[in-house]
Amino acid sequence: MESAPEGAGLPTTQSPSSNDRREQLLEAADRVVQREGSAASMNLIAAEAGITKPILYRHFGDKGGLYRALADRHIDRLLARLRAALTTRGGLTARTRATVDAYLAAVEEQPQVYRFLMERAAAEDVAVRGQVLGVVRRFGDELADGLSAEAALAPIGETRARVWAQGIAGMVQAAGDWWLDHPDIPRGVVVDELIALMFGEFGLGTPSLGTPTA
Amino acid sequence: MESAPEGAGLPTTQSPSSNDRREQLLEAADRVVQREGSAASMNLIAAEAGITKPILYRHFGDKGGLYRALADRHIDRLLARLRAALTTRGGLTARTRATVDAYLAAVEEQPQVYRFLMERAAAEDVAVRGQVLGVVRRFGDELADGLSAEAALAPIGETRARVWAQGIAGMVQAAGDWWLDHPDIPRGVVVDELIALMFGEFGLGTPSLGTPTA
DNA sequence: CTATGGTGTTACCGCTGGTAACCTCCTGTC
DNA sequence: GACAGGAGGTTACCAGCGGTAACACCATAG
Repeated sequence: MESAPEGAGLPTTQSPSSNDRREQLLEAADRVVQREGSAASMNLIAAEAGITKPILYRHFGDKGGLYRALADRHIDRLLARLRAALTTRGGLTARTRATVDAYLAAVEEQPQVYRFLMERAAAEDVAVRGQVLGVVRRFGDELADGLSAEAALAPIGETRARVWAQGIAGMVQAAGDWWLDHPDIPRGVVVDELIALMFGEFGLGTPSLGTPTA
Repeated sequence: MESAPEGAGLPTTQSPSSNDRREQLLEAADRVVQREGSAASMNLIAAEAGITKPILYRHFGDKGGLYRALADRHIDRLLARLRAALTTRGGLTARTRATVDAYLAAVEEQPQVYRFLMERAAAEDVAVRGQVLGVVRRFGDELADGLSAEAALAPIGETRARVWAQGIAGMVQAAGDWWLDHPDIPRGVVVDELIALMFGEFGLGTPSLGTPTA
């Protein structure tokens, strides 16, 4: 517990050159992940950066730390895109569509990175798993909030919001995952089908469920 | 490529005692996974079975083979339970509810095993990932089929069925995943919320989407 | 008595994540 | 100018992993 004095999340104001080197190392790591996929190892990343292992460990503590920092970069960017899409002008459906599309677009652009984060990194480091799932969950959260505000529903319960957010996030994520193996299908089609699934077209005519207590 | 003469899936009619030993080894592996979680290694499994590594390798080829065999066992059982739930008497909603409940019940009973299959094994061996996702996808498939048959919809397109199945599967899986970290919530609540999400209550009053071409 | 085949072992390989010790050069201070 | 000191970097190592080769120990079959 005495190691890792500065976590990957806190933007500790350190010597500027150190932060620069950190960025360089992360970019090298990104290159390796993009090239080698799941076979990215600390040795390979160090070699790509033109240095040796111990430096990596000095900067990131351990492998999980590097993965976490790596995930942070991509997740920050992804979150920015999702937020931009979610605050588009338009109805709830249009905004949802834009957001789902933004997510799938990100997957499409960097499938290797996406796979790495989703499979390797998430399996290796619990925090990364939380981060990766968190981004999609947050998206689901905002979506559920928007729903309760716009769809003239009673404010949805806490548990319901959480479960729905997680469910929606998983839905989009799984569809994106599957889509990776079916690159012949255009992105727009997948988006359309997901939107159709979410907005009514699935259970149409079967509202035979007593609303649970809350 | 010259090794692994018999895959984990084909029930090769070998010497019967060999199959028995195989079952013994798998049970030992299960015990280790349940006890050690992600830290289960070939050495540990061999030790638990009272033997040494090479025997494991003679039986399963490599680590992926063992994982695959392990996944097969659990997935077969899970699939049986899901099928039973899906063929319950009752309307589509009730059957869907039973199936989701069966899935979450399985997760609840053996969270360690579930986590292992979902994270470790799926990340390590591509085939396992396909298997694990496959089980939930198959469930989504049957559900989508049932939908198109019962809900008086036009027979849904191939792509739509695939995307929906994957999406529904991911939804339930993600919710179950999240639920693992919130054991305070009763299973029934999660099931109810998921059913509510699937059947109409989400997009109520926002059918403002032109049905894509198909 | 010998061949064969399954069950089991010990001992090794290359590689991984991770660490300790050392070296070097640049900076600031008396 | 001399000297501490602290980055930045290296080599050399560790335990453990997945995986394999080689050998030993019975059996049963001819």
